[in-house]
Amino acid sequence: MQRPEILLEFDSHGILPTPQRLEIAEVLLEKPQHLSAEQITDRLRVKGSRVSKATVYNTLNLFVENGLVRECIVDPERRFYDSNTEAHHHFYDVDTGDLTDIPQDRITIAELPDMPGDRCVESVQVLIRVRNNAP
Amino acid sequence: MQRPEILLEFDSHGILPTPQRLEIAEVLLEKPQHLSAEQITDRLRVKGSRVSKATVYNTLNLFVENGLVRECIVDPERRFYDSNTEAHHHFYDVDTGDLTDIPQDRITIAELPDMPGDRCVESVQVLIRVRNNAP
DNA sequence: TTGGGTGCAAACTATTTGCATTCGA
DNA sequence: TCGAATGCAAATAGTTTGCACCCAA
Repeated sequence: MQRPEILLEFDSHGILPTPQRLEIAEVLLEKPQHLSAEQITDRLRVKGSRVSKATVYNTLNLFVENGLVRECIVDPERRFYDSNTEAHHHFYDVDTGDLTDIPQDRITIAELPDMPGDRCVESVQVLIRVRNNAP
Repeated sequence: MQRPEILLEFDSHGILPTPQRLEIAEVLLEKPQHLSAEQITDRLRVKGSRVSKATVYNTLNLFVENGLVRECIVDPERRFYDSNTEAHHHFYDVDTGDLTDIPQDRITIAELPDMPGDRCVESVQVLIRVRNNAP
């Protein structure tokens, strides 16, 4: 994703553009991917920009709150941020830590139980943990 | 679950019984439920037993490694330990933090994509996040 | 000038680890 | 007695927070 498109995204999600926010978004929104805060910080360092760690965290939280990216809870060690905001599912390779998208239409959930009370469904996520056959 | 049954469970999972392990198992395996390490520690304290925090963590890891309980990754803040080891899915109430079981047969996954390479499926978990209709 | 945004360091939380002590066969 | 289990405290890792500084409208 290029800078002008990112500015439009920011605008439509009510995010004020700042140089740091743009740099973080450029890294994460470049393509559909799943990155941790640390991976994003590392890529920023490689690109020569030195955004502070706190700003990376604060910015990612801001992006999540405003629906620009999604948080993936898959590993208790760290949070992943998913640049793909369309509904979809994941393969999680427990050996390598790789997280791979599964398009939503590849999995059909035949029957969904009703929720008691006044609850409503926020999201349905299917996580398929995979590992090596012969470790 | 009562002490004699727990001893059988320990035996069938290759876990050596010790007083602390039995106390932790009594709390967690009492019924199908999802508890964090902290909740378990609190309940032990209430019961008057003072197992150290490190032992609670070490013991829970041992239980997971030996397949006696299951780890639920649902919340980045803490791990939940699930005394129900049958395949099943979960509702997660994002407002209250409540985790509720969904029997496996209530959800049917029509089609499962193949995994590339020599990967094999370790588990398939469906997590349905729910929240209040009128916050 | 004024309210965000940023950066740094310190704080915090959940979990793990090192090591001396203790328990149980 | 000897190896395994335990407990404590310190270490660690990821994340958040407090506060001074800075910038743009």
